[in-house]
Amino acid sequence: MTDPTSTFAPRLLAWHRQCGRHDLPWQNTRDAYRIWLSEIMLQQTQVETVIPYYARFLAAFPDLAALAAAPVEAVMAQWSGLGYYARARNLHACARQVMSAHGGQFPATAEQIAALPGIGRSTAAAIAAFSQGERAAILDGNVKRVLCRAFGVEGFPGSAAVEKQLWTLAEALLPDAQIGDYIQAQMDLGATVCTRGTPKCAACPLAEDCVARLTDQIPSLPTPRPRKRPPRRQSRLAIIQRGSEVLLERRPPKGIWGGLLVLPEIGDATTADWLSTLFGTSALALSTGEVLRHTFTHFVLDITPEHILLPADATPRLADTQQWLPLSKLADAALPAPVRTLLSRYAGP
DNA sequence: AACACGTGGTC
DNA sequence: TGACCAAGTGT
Repeated sequence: MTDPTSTFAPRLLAWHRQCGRHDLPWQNTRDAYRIWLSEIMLQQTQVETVIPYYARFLAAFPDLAALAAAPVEAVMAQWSGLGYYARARNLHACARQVMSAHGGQFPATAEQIAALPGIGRSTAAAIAAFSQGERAAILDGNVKRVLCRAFGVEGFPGSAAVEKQLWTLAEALLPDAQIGDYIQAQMDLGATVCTRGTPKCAACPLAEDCVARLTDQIPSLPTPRPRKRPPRRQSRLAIIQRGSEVLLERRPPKGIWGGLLVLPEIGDATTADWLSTLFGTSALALSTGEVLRHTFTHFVLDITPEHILLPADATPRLADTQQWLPLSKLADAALPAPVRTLLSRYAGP
């Protein structure tokens, strides 16, 4: 039998020429800006989800200088709905840093790239490989799954010990040339053949000596994350409408939905008490809407919306973080997904 | 080292 | 409904 380590890259490259993805919107370019943007959007996010966001983002911010010059609120608005909003904040900070510290030119080496905000070891390697052809290994979810199965690596791949082992393996498997194609091949194989649920082993170039397949461990590799049941939380959110405007407040930069516009939260008070404390004005509490369950990675949030109509001439004093937003501007606002859902469901003429 | 950080999709 | 998690990084 041939040595699986030395034949790994050649097999992947040959497979990629025939069966890889070659026409994704961020491929066929060496423009570091476009490659970087795609890599950040694709962190923990699937290709199909990213495609429309990528097109819209590029239309709004065609190059790095345009992104750096934009207010962060505009960047958050473009990211609205994509999740993990620290990515957008870091993206903006990174653009400004490249302008100020690198003369507007994306740094060339993976090591320099990894020093920028929002870019870790794997993303830096991908950017350097695709834009410069640098010989650097990546280790994302796809690569971890392929390596764990092909080489029979046991243990949760996110744990420090297993991850260290996988980085070493990934480095050792790196071919001498065609690094960009090789990296793309790894990700394509993981995304289209060596999938989580039912891998298409008949179409896999590594099947011949895949340890998981040969030892019947496909269902158990990679080892799943040890998980606790996520806690349940609940929150009452106020949809306060005044004519064709709705009241929103800006979240602080850190924490959940950082930098986004959200609906004010009603604490434990009754809605009437909360309103009179806040506005000292009489308002018409319309109704309590249907509970909306929103599932995060680490907790589940049950949201009870309270729809409240304020008189059109009411001018309550707002907190610094609060603002009235015309309903006509919702489409371009930096809203998290459930807030967008609630507003489309309840706020209206 | 362990946890925070979104959303949408599959089974 | 619930479990699982996708082109991970920051703290």
